[in-house]
Amino acid sequence: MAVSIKDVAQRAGVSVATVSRVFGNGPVSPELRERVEKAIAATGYRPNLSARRLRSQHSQTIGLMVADIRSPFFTALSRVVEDEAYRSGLRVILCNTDESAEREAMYLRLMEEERVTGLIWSPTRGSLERLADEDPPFPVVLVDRGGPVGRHDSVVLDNQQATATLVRHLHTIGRGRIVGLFGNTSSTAVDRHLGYLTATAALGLSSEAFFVPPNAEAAEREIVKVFSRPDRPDGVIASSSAILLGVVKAMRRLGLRTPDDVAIAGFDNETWSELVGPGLTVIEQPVGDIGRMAMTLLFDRLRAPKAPARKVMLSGRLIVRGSTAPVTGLVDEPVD
Amino acid sequence: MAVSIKDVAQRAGVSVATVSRVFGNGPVSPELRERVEKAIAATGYRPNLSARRLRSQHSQTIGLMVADIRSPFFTALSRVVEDEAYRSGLRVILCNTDESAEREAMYLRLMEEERVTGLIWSPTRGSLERLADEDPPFPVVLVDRGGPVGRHDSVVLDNQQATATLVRHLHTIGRGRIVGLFGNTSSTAVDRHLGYLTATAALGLSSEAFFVPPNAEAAEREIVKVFSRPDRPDGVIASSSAILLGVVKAMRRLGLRTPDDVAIAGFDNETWSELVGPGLTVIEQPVGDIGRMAMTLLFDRLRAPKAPARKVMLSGRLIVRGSTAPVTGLVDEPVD
DNA sequence: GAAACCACTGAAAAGGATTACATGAGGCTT
DNA sequence: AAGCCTCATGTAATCCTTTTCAGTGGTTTC
Repeated sequence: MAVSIKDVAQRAGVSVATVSRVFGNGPVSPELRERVEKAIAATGYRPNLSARRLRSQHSQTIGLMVADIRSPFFTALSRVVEDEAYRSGLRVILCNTDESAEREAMYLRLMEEERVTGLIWSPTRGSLERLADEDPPFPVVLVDRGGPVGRHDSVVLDNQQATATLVRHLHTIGRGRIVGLFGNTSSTAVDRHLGYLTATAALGLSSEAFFVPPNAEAAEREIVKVFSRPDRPDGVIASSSAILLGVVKAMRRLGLRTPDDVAIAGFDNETWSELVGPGLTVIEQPVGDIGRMAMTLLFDRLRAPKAPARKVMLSGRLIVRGSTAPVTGLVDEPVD
Repeated sequence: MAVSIKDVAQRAGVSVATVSRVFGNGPVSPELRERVEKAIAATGYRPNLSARRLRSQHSQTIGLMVADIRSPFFTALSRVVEDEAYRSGLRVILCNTDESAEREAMYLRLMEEERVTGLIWSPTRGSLERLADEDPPFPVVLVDRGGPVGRHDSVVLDNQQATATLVRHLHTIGRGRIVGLFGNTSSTAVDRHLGYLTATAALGLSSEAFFVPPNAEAAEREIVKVFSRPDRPDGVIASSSAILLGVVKAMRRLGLRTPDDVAIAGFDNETWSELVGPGLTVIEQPVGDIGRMAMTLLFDRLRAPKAPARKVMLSGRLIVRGSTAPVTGLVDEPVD
């Protein structure tokens, strides 16, 4: 049996309440405090967090639920969230849903059993809709995937704006037939699609959008199919880094040169983005800010449960690289 | 106040013990079981995991402690470990140490307070040595960084063998001045360095090794320095994917062509490895197997606490790509 | 027909902390 | 000197389960 607070109390010649107060910064005389601390050191006592949580009715735990931690955006997000959480004395329970509504439901139940104080969640489209009907018994902050309105706090990239920026950039370097390739599971892709449609329409460009499973292989297949048709597009916008990688692979396979034959651009700046092909033009997400803002929203919510929901939109940053370099001699507009 | 087992019992007209048995698959008559299940559904009861853990003295939780979840190897590892854990009804506590011994110690204390049933840990070199002196009060499985002997179970790549394979491969394509670039924090790098020394010696090659902080920037700086000297090496081996990226960046900056001027190779196969430059030659680690084996070792250990420690070594797979293609006209040995 | 056994069930203890409440000792005010 | 705070401390209740133990009623065994 491990050493409990009783053993420490006995050894220090005080009551268990006093030992507890030493941990909780309650009022304890310097003399007793020292005796207790000595006893703790001597016994190697470690407070039992389960007991503490049970009694104090405070789990000191939050949930983080994403599609797949291996997706670079979520990797970075989780790192930020964990850092912030530990700094505030909170534990994090990480869940990978693989975009499955069933697993989301299962993990939601788990969160309830853990009595989490809050959840940071990037839900699938289905769950996002269902979330409008019934609330979990803890505050939820949506992240990355915000949905239309908001009974819940959310923090997302300004996806429409960001995608429009990409479209306008491709137009600037003289591309007129720009196709969009979007993931078929997230609401993010819906917003990005909308931005794509709006921007192409505003510029008087044709538009053609494809929705694929959000992985490189599916994207590659789709692009190979699209570019095997007689009149090829001259630009591609990809709605995630995985999809963008698939596009690059497809270009290699088809023997098309970037940016000469096709200019390509997408989302998420990774360590390798500048080293793939001629360098990839991307929208960089402020993932650090997104994660910290999510935590801030959660803390605010805990303080004011009834306050109206807030939706925070952050803007991305366009990083221009070789994959959208202007083709010399073909373009005479100035590049901004 | 949330609904407790008492409320369910009351509503179903049974004792709390019976409700508990419904969850624990104890002996309950079909009739009562149904009444209890109805009451659970009606009340929306969720068992309180803190209370359960306190009473049953079983945390159903394991720890996973790595340097940085953003490092691709650890990202993949964490995904495997989480999957395996949830499949067995275990929670995972993830900790990022940033290679700091101080944070390792802090998180070890946290693990004790959580009463984890075990820890999967990729320790810094310092902690690895200290681990020889005193044991945490739970089983530890070392992963990726195994250390020399073993009071603890461990599962690692055969790093010496893998690095030797890289050296021999570079030699096969006609490279004779191969430098090695290794991280300066992990024991992994030590093993890889040893493999590098052994293999170059066996082939009668000169050797020159550098130890750098395990990030792309530091690696880039070091390589730029080394390659600015009069007689350039013609091959580089990097001991991690981050370092390898730094090498690629350095080559760009120096205007050196790969593989013509310098052949480069390293560790860890990522989604983007084939798309960076001419494609990167790497040793692929069986990260899925490593993670699953770590869990297996942990479960075995829980069953047999006194059994002798096991050290499992898995072998990597060489993936040859453009960064080590033979230079035409310069080499006449056959490529294997 | 008594004994042994079985399958269920409930009452109550236990697990390890926090915390409401009671107590007692000093120090102040009046 | 009585009354009243304040501060430090201890006692005991409480958080919500699981689990032990002791039935209960019914069936099988000898």
